[in-house]
Amino acid sequence: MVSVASWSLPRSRRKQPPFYSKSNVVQVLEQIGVLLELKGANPFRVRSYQNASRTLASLEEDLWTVTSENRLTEVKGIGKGIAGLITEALTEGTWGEIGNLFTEVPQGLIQMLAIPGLGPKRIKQFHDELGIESIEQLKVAAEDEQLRDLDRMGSKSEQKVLDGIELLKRFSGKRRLDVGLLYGQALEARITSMQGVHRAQLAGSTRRRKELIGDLDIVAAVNPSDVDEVTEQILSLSGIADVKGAGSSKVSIILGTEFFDDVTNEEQVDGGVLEALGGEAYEEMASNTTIDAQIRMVPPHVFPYTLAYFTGSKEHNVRMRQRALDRDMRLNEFGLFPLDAVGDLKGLEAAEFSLPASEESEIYGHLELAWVPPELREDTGEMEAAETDSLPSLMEPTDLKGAFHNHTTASDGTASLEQMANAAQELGWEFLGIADHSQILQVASGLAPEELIQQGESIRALNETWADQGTDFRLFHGNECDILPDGALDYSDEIRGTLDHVVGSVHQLPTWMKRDETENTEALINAIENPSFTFLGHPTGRILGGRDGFDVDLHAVLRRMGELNAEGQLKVVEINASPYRLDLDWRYCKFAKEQGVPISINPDAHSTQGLRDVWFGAQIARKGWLESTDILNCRSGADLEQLLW
DNA sequence: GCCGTTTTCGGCCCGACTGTTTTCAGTCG
Repeated sequence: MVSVASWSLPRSRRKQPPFYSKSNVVQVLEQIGVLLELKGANPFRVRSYQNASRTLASLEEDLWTVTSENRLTEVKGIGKGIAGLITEALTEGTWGEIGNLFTEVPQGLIQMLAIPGLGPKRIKQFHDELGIESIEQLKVAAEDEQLRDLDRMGSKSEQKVLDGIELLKRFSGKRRLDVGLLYGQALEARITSMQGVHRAQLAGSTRRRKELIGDLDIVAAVNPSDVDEVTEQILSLSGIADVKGAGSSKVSIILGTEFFDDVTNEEQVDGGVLEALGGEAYEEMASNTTIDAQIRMVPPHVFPYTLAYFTGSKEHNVRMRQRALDRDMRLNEFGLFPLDAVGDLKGLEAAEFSLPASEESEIYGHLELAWVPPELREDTGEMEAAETDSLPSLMEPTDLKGAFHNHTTASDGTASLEQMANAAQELGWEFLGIADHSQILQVASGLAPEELIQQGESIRALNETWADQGTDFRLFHGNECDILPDGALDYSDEIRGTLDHVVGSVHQLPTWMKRDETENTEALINAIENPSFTFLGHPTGRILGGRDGFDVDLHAVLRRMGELNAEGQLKVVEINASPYRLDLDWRYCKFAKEQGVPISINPDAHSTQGLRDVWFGAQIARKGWLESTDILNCRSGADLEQLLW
């Protein structure tokens, strides 16, 4: 994702090679792509930089190793040119000729890209012909009616620019998955119940369970003769803040918070989401949110193709299309067509020549692939797995039997030990891990050593009671121990030794944000190697839509954790299930699993309601290819007693 | 800029919608 704040080349914090980290390089390549677009470069050249950035981001090997061994061009998507650039950056600390782009292209042009409806071509046109370099100047020019005289511009386009600027102020950036699901599932339910709609389903990044969503895509099966009527019903939904467009196959709207004024409850929205969200999300939404939604209408027999197409991802679709082409077929949102049968027919007119499909699985079947769960459609190996029928059997939220990282009133939670334990039992769980904050975190009322000891005694007493009653439930006494900047853990070894588990977490973010990747990675590995350390809590400290996490080589960290597990120690990485965090990122889950690192889905609950956040963690675990056997908290309470007591 | 059992040039996924045009360019997904 490209951030729009302000762009400059990263400054190296090092005195010797490698001068930059992988995340530096990933970001620079991505930004070069955008800058080239704004200069009007060949679009395929632009894409090369973006592809290279993306491939590099998921490169598991150490970038500096690959670079110094001259193996960069072996990476698919990196050729002589970009390999040369990366090599120069890492060994010399400079970014060659192309680095000049960062000073040549005015920052304002980059910010204009965020205006809906404006792309690089128009922005370049405004800049070249009117000298416009900022959103403010663009606004003035539009108000002065200067834009309408440009080539292929007119008064409507000019107004669209003004609307776009206004929209940008109101609607900035991406929404979290929880918000997207709440709106998306409610919209899906309302459209499904409309007259003339055979079926409707939420597609897009929400269906793929991305942690952040741009807008909502709904695909609806509607007979052509009913399209006008359905369009009318959609446009008369309450809570529509604006209508962006309405054609014969697509309606584009902006939903405001009023959309929820008459969504009364569960029947409209997936119970899992609603339960997981509780009241807080509603409160937050009331204050800020709008969200774009597109509804695509297609005849019922085309529906599965359109659903698959608009579920994406773009990268997954490209692979699917290529696979069709390899079999002399064309795949698009209307069907799968043998090239010789369909001729020059386009769009819906070609649909009758399509191979039939009543469900998505048949499309994959036509291409000799197993059906790929939407969460996995990111072109991160799912095509190869679908080809060999080796897709994972993904875990389900209901597989969870407890969670390890939860707070009580002893630190900054709102529920007592007993209340949290009751809530866990009501969820049908067999255990609950308590991990209040450690003493150094005074802002969150971290526990003094004697308070921690006392908490342990209370927990043991409760456990005895349940054991006496024959209740299959127990509390594990842990602590969310601060990882200090040098990798030391809060409390003494002796105090930590009394605990069932230690969740090591970084909270002093400013210090870690200031340092480079190498230092942070070393400190984190230091902490993990501490014998009392068991869980790595929210590994990067990111807040979705709020702040990025600190730079760290998570592949290296997970590799080290894998080694320690191989030696018989228990080192677990957390998927922090709060929809504000979802950290560990799903992109690292498969790697963690391959390294033999157990994963724990932890709600980081600060209330009884917060326990339900595990639902979101489970979505991310699924997206990360995880099966229930990969998840520590899918094991039974009795098993875990053996492991932790 | 990358890639190659159609390899060193000529492709690179593809269609809808909008607003500008009178056949198409730009944007989006």
